[in-house]
Amino acid sequence: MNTPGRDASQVVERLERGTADLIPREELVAKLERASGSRPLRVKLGIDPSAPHVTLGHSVPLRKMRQFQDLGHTGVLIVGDFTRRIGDPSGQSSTRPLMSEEEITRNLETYEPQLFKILDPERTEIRRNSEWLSALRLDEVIDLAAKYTVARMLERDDFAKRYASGQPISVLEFLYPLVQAYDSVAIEADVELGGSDQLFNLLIARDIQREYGQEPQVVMTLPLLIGTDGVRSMSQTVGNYVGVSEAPGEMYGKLLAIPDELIVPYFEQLTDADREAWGELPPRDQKHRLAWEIVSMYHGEAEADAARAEFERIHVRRERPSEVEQRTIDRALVKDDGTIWILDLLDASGLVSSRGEAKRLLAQGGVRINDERIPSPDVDVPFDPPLLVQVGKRSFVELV
RNA sequence: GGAGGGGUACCGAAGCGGCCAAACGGGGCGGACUGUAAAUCCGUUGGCGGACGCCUACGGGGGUUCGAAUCCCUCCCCCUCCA
Repeated sequence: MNTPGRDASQVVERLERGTADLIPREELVAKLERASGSRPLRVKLGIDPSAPHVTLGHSVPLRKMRQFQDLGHTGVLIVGDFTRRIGDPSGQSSTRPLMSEEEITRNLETYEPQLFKILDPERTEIRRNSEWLSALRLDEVIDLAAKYTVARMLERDDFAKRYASGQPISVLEFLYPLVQAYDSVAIEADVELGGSDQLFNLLIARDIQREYGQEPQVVMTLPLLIGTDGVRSMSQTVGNYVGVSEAPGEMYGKLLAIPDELIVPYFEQLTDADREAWGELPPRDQKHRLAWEIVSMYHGEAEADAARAEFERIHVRRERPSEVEQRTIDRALVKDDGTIWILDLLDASGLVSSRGEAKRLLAQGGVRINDERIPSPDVDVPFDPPLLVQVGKRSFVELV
């Protein structure tokens, strides 16, 4: 523990950076002081195993967790495998599909390497909440339910509004925050991280911990990251996301396409880059800088340089990519006169999902063979391999 | 337990006997433009057949009809109100 007592408030200042809420700040100072030299703090973060990617949105609390780890504290990731089975009350998306244990395990396997791009494996515990939740008996559940009141539940904005307007609120929805709070009890959390939308739930855990005779956790929330569309928060179901394990080129491209207003929040929430260094640049250059910075965090500087060069090549100079996938064409499609019908050719390229789509693309001028635009479906192309097939601006295949 | 509303393409939502492969919006895709894969504008958006055509499609099944997303029967599922 390299946190000498007198420095604790400075440490908090650093930890506080980029947070939405820190409640209560003094308790964090006290906990850090107490932790120094003895027991590391247990910092909790719930993760949802429902989608396969760890996104830049997730990276915000994960990076915060890493900051704690670098101070010697323990990150405890809670996989909501049990809670996943009872559904999520938080607002509109009332029905989320149930997931089997196997699916969760599978997602978790793909998750881990991604998580450890950010976290320190030495100081990370990954726990499934079914571990303690599936063991609870009904009397214990009732006991838990007895520790909170309906009036307090209704303090939550979402509940209050729905109650007032006669919208249904299921009892399950009241149970959910309690169960989540119980996770904090089970792992003896000192600090819990979460998105700012989780504030209410995280606060309930404080009361519940107190009821179970534990010192309440400090609640630290982080602003939700806006997705690449610039409108909604980043989510895999919406599709406005960038995954931390995406290919460098993909990542670079997606980041360069974000609306300009997102440049500053992305810099602040996703990178450690120094403000001074980029503040004066024109937006285009800032964005390149941002994209480079993030790609290099997850793939290294060499890959980031390469991604940048490739981007310039394809999108700025409109050249073909340096690596084009090759496909072997079925010789039977080549006719006696040595030509191939364009529809057969597109079919074989794998760039279209149906012949109907191929025809549409042709009609719209979206198809090029060896850089030459093909204007209609009534074209036979001399089969003289390799043929470079291009659909739209950025899909290429080389047929051999 | 009672009363009522509804299930339509990737999503939301019209249509309520032929003109419906199904309006409109979103999303997707293509084109133009651009520092950008942003914004904007234009186009397009079931499958198969190289054309006239065929097949699949409006919760499931059955029926009426020359003809059904549209009418009838039945089953399943959602929602609201009253108790």
